[in-house]
Amino acid sequence: MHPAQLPAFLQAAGIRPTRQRAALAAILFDGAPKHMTAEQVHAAARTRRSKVSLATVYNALHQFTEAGLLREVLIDSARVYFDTNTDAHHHFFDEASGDLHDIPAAAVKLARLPKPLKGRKVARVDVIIRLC
Amino acid sequence: MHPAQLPAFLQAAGIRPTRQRAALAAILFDGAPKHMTAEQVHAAARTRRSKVSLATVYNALHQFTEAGLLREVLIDSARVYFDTNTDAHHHFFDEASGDLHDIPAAAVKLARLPKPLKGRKVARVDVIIRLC
DNA sequence: GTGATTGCAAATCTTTTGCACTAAA
DNA sequence: TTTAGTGCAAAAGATTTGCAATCAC
Repeated sequence: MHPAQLPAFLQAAGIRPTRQRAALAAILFDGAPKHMTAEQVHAAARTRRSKVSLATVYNALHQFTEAGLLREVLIDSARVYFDTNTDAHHHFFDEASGDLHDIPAAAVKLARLPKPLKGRKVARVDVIIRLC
Repeated sequence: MHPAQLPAFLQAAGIRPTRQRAALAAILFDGAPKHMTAEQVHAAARTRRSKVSLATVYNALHQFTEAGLLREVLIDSARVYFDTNTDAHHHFFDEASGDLHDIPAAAVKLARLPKPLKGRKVARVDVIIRLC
């Protein structure tokens, strides 16, 4: 996305477009899908000489997630990945390299999913294929 | 499993059956499938008046996992669950209560799984159905 | 005995929080 | 203005580590 569009993009998501949030959005929503940790986003901001504190990175990532702009992916106990692809899809995780790759939802077919317990709705289904 | 069988059980898995490991195995492998965190195992040991340090709990859980007696399940970024069910199966995670429930592998049908990248083998497939 | 295991406390790492300061509307 | 957002440093949790003491074989 063009940097100039970011403030409007954030505003449309109900997020006040501050300088820091626009800088982080520019890193995350440049068009290429990404899976980044908070630390990686922070490092990327530093590389671009965007002054944003780590606490603000965490705040922003959670706000973006809550607004549906990002999605958390839990692969590794050590850290949370934030995925810019919020469509239903799944993941390959390469244990050797630590790389995460998207699998389009259509590539996986879930048949005979059991019914959730009474009163509960399925929020999301995650499929993680671990490779070694 | 009967407590008296635990030493042999551990030994069969290539693990030296120390007092602490037998005490932890008694908590974990009592027959009922469980999903426990290190802290929960530690608390259970304390309740039974088995003196085991938290560091030893972590050591033992990882050794049991490496030996194939347990399986790690990542659901929540805050902690790792150790599952006594090492057969292929999946999980319901109730976000409201934090409860984790097993789904037998047969209840989920994965069709059209994409081929892993060249040279890589599928180590394991995790399906997590998050309920709200 | 001898090497593996344990306990403890300190260290590490990720993430959160409290609060004074600053910026957006 | 007035409220939301930010930065910093400290706190919180989970997990790991270093090392001397202890245990299994």
